[in-house]
Order: sequence, then structure tokens, then C-alpha cells
Amino acid sequence: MAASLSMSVDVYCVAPNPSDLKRPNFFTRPYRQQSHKNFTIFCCSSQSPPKLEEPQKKPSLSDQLRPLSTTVLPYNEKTPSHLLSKPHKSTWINPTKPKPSVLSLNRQKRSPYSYNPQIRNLRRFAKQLNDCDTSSHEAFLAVLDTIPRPLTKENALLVLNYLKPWEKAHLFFDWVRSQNLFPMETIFYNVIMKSLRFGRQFGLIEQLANDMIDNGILLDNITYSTIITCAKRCNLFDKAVEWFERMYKTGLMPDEVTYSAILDVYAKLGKVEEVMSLYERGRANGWTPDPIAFAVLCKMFGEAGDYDGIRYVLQEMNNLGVQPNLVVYNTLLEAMGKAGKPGLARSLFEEMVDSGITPNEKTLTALVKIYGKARWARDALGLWERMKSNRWPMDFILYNTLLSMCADLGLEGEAERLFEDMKQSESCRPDSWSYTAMINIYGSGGKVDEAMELFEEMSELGVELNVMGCTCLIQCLGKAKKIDVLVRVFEVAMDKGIKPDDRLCGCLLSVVSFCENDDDLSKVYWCLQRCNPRLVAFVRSIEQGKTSFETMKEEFKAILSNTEVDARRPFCNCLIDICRNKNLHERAHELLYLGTLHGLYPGLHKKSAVEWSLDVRSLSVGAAQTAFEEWMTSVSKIIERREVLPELFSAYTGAGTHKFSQGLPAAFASHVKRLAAPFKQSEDKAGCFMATRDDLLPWLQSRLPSPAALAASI
DNA sequence: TTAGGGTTAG
Repeated sequence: MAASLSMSVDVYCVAPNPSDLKRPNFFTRPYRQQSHKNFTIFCCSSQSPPKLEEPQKKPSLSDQLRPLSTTVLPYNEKTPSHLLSKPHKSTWINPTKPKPSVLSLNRQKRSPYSYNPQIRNLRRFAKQLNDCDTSSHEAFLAVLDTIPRPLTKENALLVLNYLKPWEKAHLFFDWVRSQNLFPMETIFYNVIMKSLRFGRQFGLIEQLANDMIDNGILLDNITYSTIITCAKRCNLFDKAVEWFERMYKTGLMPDEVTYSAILDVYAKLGKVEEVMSLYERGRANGWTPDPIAFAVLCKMFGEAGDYDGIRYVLQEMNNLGVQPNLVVYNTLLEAMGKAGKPGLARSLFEEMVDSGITPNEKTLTALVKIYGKARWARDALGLWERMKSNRWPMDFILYNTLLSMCADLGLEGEAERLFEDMKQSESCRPDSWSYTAMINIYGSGGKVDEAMELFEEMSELGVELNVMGCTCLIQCLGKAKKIDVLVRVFEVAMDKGIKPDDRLCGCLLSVVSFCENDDDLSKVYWCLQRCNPRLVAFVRSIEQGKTSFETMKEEFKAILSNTEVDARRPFCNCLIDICRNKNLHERAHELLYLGTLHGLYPGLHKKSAVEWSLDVRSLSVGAAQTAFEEWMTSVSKIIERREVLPELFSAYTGAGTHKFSQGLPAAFASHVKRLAAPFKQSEDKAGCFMATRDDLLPWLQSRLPSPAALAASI
């Protein structure tokens, strides 16, 4: 035995499959910590960022899931007794001997059924039950009396299969059971459970499962997989795992359907290690996963944006000779999009079409989204042409995604044509998403009147306004300084019961940052007060300039903790802009420091031996100016300490072509010009400002080092 | 939905 395989393993583990050793190690990536130091963002020390609460986390569920090594797969009644002792102690397992089983390689067989001559009568009867009024128990019983006789097991099962919604199926199930005509076998429970799963009735399903146990009725793989997937759909992940464990404890081995169902449970919880552990144990057990299992893995790695993981899945499928089907391709495309690989998504799509698979709505939606995000106008429009010429399937989600793509790419004319197409169509009429996309397009193009026309049209046609549409419109009105109209839109939205979210607050806060007169400012504050009074109180306290740094730090942390992750950086950007507009430069620097401390600006500064660079693309104009000053102050300190400097310094603002660009390159250019800093726009790379060490040194040495002094010299 | 698992929208 090769030394590398002579390893001690826990009794529950199977010996490693050598092919698994080729897998890229995506579990042990180094955690990159944001470095910082009090009031100096770019001279690093190693203090940990203060922990912010994640508002969307549900620790109560996932925390209940104990590690797999101590729960799932420990043993069953068939496990040899010598393996059950002292599970904590390492035991040598010879890989050439049979491995402990984790799943059955044979799927559960379904019992064959023969043609039922009464099928037409039974279907007619089921339809009568489906049509009858459930609110009247008597009416239901009256129809039940007319059931074709004799009421055999096969007849009852057929009727149960046809009944919907779940309430009717459940009533019928109880009635059949009360008739005591034949024993209620497993299949009855399986059929009713599937119906209950449609209604997301996990409580009832669990009750029935316990009835089965109490009455000695066997739970099979179909029962368990239905219970597990119902729990999953109800977000009761702890219940899903609990039933999976119970299955092992009763000695029943899961087949691949149940196994991939539980893989999906762990995947949905983001428990990648547990999923991979199960997957590898299954593989070591001789399992060749089917496309559905691979789709689960793809989705999981896609959600994590883990490109190595996606590559691993592709490699595994290739090694095992498993051809991706349409769903796997769709999942892979989504995953490539989430991992930020538009080029690979495009090749994968072509590979799929070449292999003879026709894309469906989901495929095209995924791809349109990817091209839109990547701002690949030519590919997106080419795809649209192919959709039309090949008559590939379209639905309203695809239409709306196309509209959003047009918004991302600023394709106003194309969006107008699509929107008209939707209005003419029977099945894809514009809904609130479509109107929002159009408002977004007009709003980001500064076309206030067109955006407002759509807002009025929505009201006339009874299309529901949503918070996103409202935010886009307010943003556009704010930029156009139409504050009275903005307040009216806000009031209408509130009257319609729209719940303001953090994006809307961020949008109002940005309007605050560029309001020029007090009258307008008080109107916008009035709106913001209704959404987030704590934020208003915070801004007011900053503006007054009397709050201590420590107090501000604590309150800022509390506000961020209560803010959705995506809205945190915009909040901080706006707050910095507000401070700079009020000439509170010191406070702006403190806020940038706090934002960096909380990880809102990752990758702001990069160092190599030859070049140090500042990437301000995700910063507002005021925040970018503040970051630049802070950077230069840090470099000054490094000069004072006579440390080594690189030859080149660069600041990157981006080309400013994005629809949300606030003209950052131009604002940055005038800022460095005002400071007489030796940064020059690169001719090769738009939005990149370069300075050599030889130019920068004398300029910095002629300046005072403090940021406040730098700012004061503007 | 026709006894069990997987994929689409700011």
C-alpha cells in the first residue's frame, strides 16, 4: 500500500478514492482580511474588522445542523458491532475491503400496475369531487356517496391521484381510511404526501409519517424523499436532516433520489463541505451520480460564485461520461454568470446548441442576464436576433430580463420596441417588472417626463407599483432637482402601501447629498424620516459637528448592522459626500476609515513591487477624493519613515461609461488638478491616472502631511 | 401534481 494512502480514518469515513485527490482544494482558501490602522487606511496593521450583524442570516436553522461526522451516516442496525465502539478513536480501514455503505446503488422499484377498466368513471368522479364546494362538508360527503363501486385499493389510489387541491385529497384520504375496506399501504401515504407537499403542509406530512410509524406501515425511499423535499420547500432544513438521519437509524439505505434530495438540502444551506463529503462518500461507494445530482452541485457552486467548484463538476461529469441535459446546462450557465465568467457561459451555450439541445426560456434568461451584466451589447443583441429567427421559447420573465438588459446597456430604442411587443402580446403583457425596467431606462437617461408618463400609465392601467420602480423614479427626479414631484411620487408610493427598503433610503440619502437649497433639503429629509428616522438623526448629528468620534463610530456600526449588505457602501458613500459638501473634511475621512474598517471598500488599494494603485470605481465623487487624500497622506508618512516606494502610482476611476456613473473620471481629474498633483490620465487606459515616483516625491515633500491640511488647500 | 430528487427576474 502506498504511503500516501496509509491513513488513519474515522470509523464512519470511507477510504479516499484516489481520483478524489485530484480535486482542487476549494475548502482551504486563505481568508483575505482587510488590513487597516487607526485613521490610516493604507499603512497596514492587523486589527480585525468589527463584526456586523448579517440581517438575513437565520442561525437558528443552520446552527442546529451538527457536523455530519457526528450525526449523518454514523451507523445503522446492520453496522457491524465492532465499528460502533468508540467513534472518536481512529481505526484503520483497508481500502481493498468493502466500504461502509452510504447509499443504495439500486433505485427503489415501483410496483407495476395494470390497466384499470373503470378509469374513465373514476376520472369523472374525481372531477366531480374537484369541482364541488369544499366549504360544505355535506356536499363533499354527498359526492363521495356516488363513488364507483366496488371501492378497491386500486380505484381509491387512482382517485386520490387525480384530486386537487391538497385539501380535497386529504379529506378523501381520511374518508378512505375511515371506511376500513383494505389496509392503507405505503403507496397511499406516498400519494397523499406528494399532494400535501404541493400545499407545503409539512405539519400534516410529519403527522402522517408518525401515523405510519405508529401503525407499523413501512416508510420507503419515496416516503422519505417526499418528506425531505417538503421540509426543504418549507425552509425547515433541520427537519429535512432529522428525517434523513431517522432513515439511517431504521436501517433503510437511501437510494440516489433521496441522496440527491439531501445533497440539495445541505447545498441550500451553503454547507459545501457537508455536500462534498456526502458526494465523495457516495462516489467511493460506487455511485455514478446522474445529471440531477450534478445540477445540485452546479447550483451550489454557482451560488457561492466558486468557479473552481464549477470546473470540478464539469470535470467529474466528463470523467464519468455523464452528458449534461438541458437543466444541467441551465444551472451551469447560471453558475458561470454568478462566478463572473461571461465568456465561458457563451462557449457553454454554443456547445449546448451544437449538441442538439434546444434552449428554453430559462436558458435564454440566464444568458441575457449574463450579457447584460457584462455589458456585452453585441452578443446580447445577436442572441435576441437568434431567439426570433429560431423561434426559441419566450415567456414574460425572459421579456423582462431583456428589458433589464436594455436598461443595463442603455438600449433605449430596443427597450421601447420590446415594451410595445409586450403590449401587443396576449400572454406577456407588461407587469410591474416591465414598467420598472422602462422607468429605469428613462430615469438613467435623464428622461424625467417619459419616466413620469409611465408612472401615470401604471396607475391608469392598474399595474402595481413596486419599491424598485419607485426608487428608480425618485433617483431620476432627484437628479433633475424636481423635488416637489419627488415628494408626490414618494407619498403616492407610501399610500399604496409600498414598504421602503434600504435601496430607497440610499437613493433619498444620495438626493440629500446633492440638494442645493434648504427648502428642498427639508422636503427630502421629511421623506427619509418616514423610512429611516435613525439614519436622519445620524446625518443631523454629523452635520452639527458636535458628536465625538467614538459616539459616531458606535452609531455608524449600529446603522450598518441594520442595513442590507448591498446598501451599506452606498450609505457610506453618500454620508462622505454630505460631509464634504458641508466642508466637514475631517469627518469625511473618519467615515471613509470606518467604511474601510467594516469592509465596505475591499480592494481599494493594491501594492506590488513596481506599482501601488488605488481603485475608486465603487466610490462616490466625494469618497474618491477623500480616499485619494488619505492615500497621499499615507505615502507621505512612508516617505518620512524613509521606506521603499515603487516606481509607479496609479488611481483608477473607471471609464465612467456606466449608467450610474456620476462623472467620476472628470471630477477626479479636476480634483488632482486643483491639488496640482502630478497624476496624468493614461492615454492607453481610460479612467486611469498615473504618476511616477520621481514626480510624486517632490510634490508630496512640498505638502503638509495631514489630510485636513491637504483638503484645506483646495 | 398523476407514488420520490434538479434550473429563470432588479
